[in-house]
Amino acid sequence: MMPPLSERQKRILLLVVREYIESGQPVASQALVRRYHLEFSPATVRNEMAALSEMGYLRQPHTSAGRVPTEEGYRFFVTHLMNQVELPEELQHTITHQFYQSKADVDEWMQLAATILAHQTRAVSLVTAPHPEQVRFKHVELISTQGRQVLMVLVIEGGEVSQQVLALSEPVTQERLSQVAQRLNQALRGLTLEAILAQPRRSDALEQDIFTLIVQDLRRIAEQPAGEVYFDGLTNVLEAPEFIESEELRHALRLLEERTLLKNLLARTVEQSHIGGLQVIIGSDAGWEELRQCSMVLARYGVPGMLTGALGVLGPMRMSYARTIPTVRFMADLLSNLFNEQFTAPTPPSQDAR
Amino acid sequence: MMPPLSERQKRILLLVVREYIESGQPVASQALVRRYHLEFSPATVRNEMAALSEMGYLRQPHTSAGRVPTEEGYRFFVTHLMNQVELPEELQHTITHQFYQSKADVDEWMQLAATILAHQTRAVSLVTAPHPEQVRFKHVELISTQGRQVLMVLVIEGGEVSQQVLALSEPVTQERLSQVAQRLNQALRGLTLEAILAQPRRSDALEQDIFTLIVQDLRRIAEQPAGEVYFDGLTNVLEAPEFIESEELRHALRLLEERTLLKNLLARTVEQSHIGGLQVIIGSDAGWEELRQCSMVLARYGVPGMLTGALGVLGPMRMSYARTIPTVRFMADLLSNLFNEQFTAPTPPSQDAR
DNA sequence: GTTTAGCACTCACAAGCTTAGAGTGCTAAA
DNA sequence: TTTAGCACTCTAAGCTTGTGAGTGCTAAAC
Repeated sequence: MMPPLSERQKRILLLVVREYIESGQPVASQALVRRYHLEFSPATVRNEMAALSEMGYLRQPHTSAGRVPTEEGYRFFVTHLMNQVELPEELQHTITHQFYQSKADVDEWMQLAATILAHQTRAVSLVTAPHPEQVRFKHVELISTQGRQVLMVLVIEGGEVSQQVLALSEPVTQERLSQVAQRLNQALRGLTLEAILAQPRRSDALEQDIFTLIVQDLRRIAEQPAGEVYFDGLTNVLEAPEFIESEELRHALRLLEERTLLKNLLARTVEQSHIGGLQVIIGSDAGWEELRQCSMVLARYGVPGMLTGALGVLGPMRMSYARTIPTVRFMADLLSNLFNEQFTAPTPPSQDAR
Repeated sequence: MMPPLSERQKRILLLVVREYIESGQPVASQALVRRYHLEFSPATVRNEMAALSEMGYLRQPHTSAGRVPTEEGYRFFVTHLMNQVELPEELQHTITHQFYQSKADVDEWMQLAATILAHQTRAVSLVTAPHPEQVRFKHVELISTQGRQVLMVLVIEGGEVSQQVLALSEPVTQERLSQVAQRLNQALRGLTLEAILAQPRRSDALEQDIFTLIVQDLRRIAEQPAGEVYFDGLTNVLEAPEFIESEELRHALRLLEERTLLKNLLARTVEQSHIGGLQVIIGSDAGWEELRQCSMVLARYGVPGMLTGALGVLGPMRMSYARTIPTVRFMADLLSNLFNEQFTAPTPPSQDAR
């Protein structure tokens, strides 16, 4: 439907998008020529700009103002115009270092990833904890706390831990609880939820009770679209003068409160892209009304077949894709590697129990 | 230093604060008289207002504008003028119900408390998970995950759980891990950090390694001023037109990112007030520069001698204290009761293992 | 002595007007 | 096909003015 862009048009579009991302002001033909020492005149630029507007890549806030990219303009920029660079080596090292220095704690990794992502991109970062692709029972522990209160710690393959306090109908000794836990551990270890459902009823009443609770909990975990969501960098976005103008960004931030919505959004990313793949959502691209005027850069990370999570950045449409995209990509790779090492590499030679 | 306020002055101050909290506009003498059918004239009100301004309870944004409460004005209002009401019974029931309906999961309780608090007060809510007053070892569990990777789950008295992934220097079987865990459990159960430090060195190398890690982890927990911080209601405050004006609120929100700062702030509340006690911080009351133009209503909850946490609300100085204070108080009591039941009541008759 | 009516005065705010300047679209010439 | 030139458009900032809300003060009333 669209005539292909000439090289010069591409070049101008590129410059307009870059310039606008940097300044936030509508871009004028003269300014472009002067700033980039173009070998043709403002008038020519204007003609090309008019053509680009015609094609829907640029628009004018009002007659006699400079040009601003449309959603389409940004998309074209991201997919065809931007030169994809890697994060500077030094920065890569610094970031990697921080992860290997922190203790091998998933929670801490997630927090760190969110913080770094937010800081590097100056936008709101989002990271979901990795979620197993299929829930498998690993271990259960029952700890009597007080009277009839029992703490149940349920571990699933992949390392996710769920804890829950139960109130039994009558007090039970720790020995008895340990016994029950041991029997269940032997019977269920490594089984998927389906396999567990196929198990026979327990003869022991307490064991059966716990069994039921385990099933409930596993089901709950399996149904969740993603793990815990971490985010950071709210202030980045609150500080932007942009924020005041754009009513919209505020709407988008509401997503952060609605954890369920957020999880769904991120879960979709997981579905739609492969590990290492990157997804750029510009504006209300995909039916998320909340995202008008905003963009997200998302990536999936994890260990294929084992567990996956998503991470990314939410910011104004006018964000620096050139900085954001490599950062998100690098971070996804980094986390993928970390989890790979943790769960599949048999004996990495570097680390130690400190 | 200050002459005591006459009854009429108190009355006028009360009305000005109420009115301003409601409208956000400077309060005029005429408007007061008309709206509350005062039995004296605007001129009289003006005289009294002038006196109150003199004393530092009110101020004028500019000559010939109505009056606005100063920080002192709010403080006087909160401590002497406000009639302390309880939350409506019905609301109390509704809220209580929600808690008893959710499963007895600390994480879920905290989340719920934050959500309800934010919703009821239309401000940003803050809740810290309860933190033990003294750290006592309860239980350790070692679960082999993959190769040399071991998941350590550490439970301390009071129910807090800390999990951590360790990389051992060589692979170890699950049986061996269970053995070690069992020995440590027997030796350390119920001991405080000090008592554990007085323990002799383990002869078994692996056991000693784990022992060291446990000590490290306990120390980390003991040093933390408070448990995990939950919050909710960001959008409440983003939506207020107030927010745009007040640069300050934005600053205050930065606290939410700086979890450490936030924890300290909340920890101070824990120190300074007894359980059930309430603390109202108005403006830069207490040296927290970030809180200019903001107020916090905080309360401590918990089980005396066992564990405590803090919870409360952060909002613009011009918040509805009459609504906020009872809500925070009620919520603190509710959580206190919940944890009391969970950890001390031997056999509450109501609940069941479902 | 206290209260209040009356009035002059102050100030913010909105509306209307003007000007400056940035930037365009178009046309005609190169 | 490119570009110089020019008329035209639109915004933003500054200025003036009018309006109304609200005060402080004074002198009279209670």
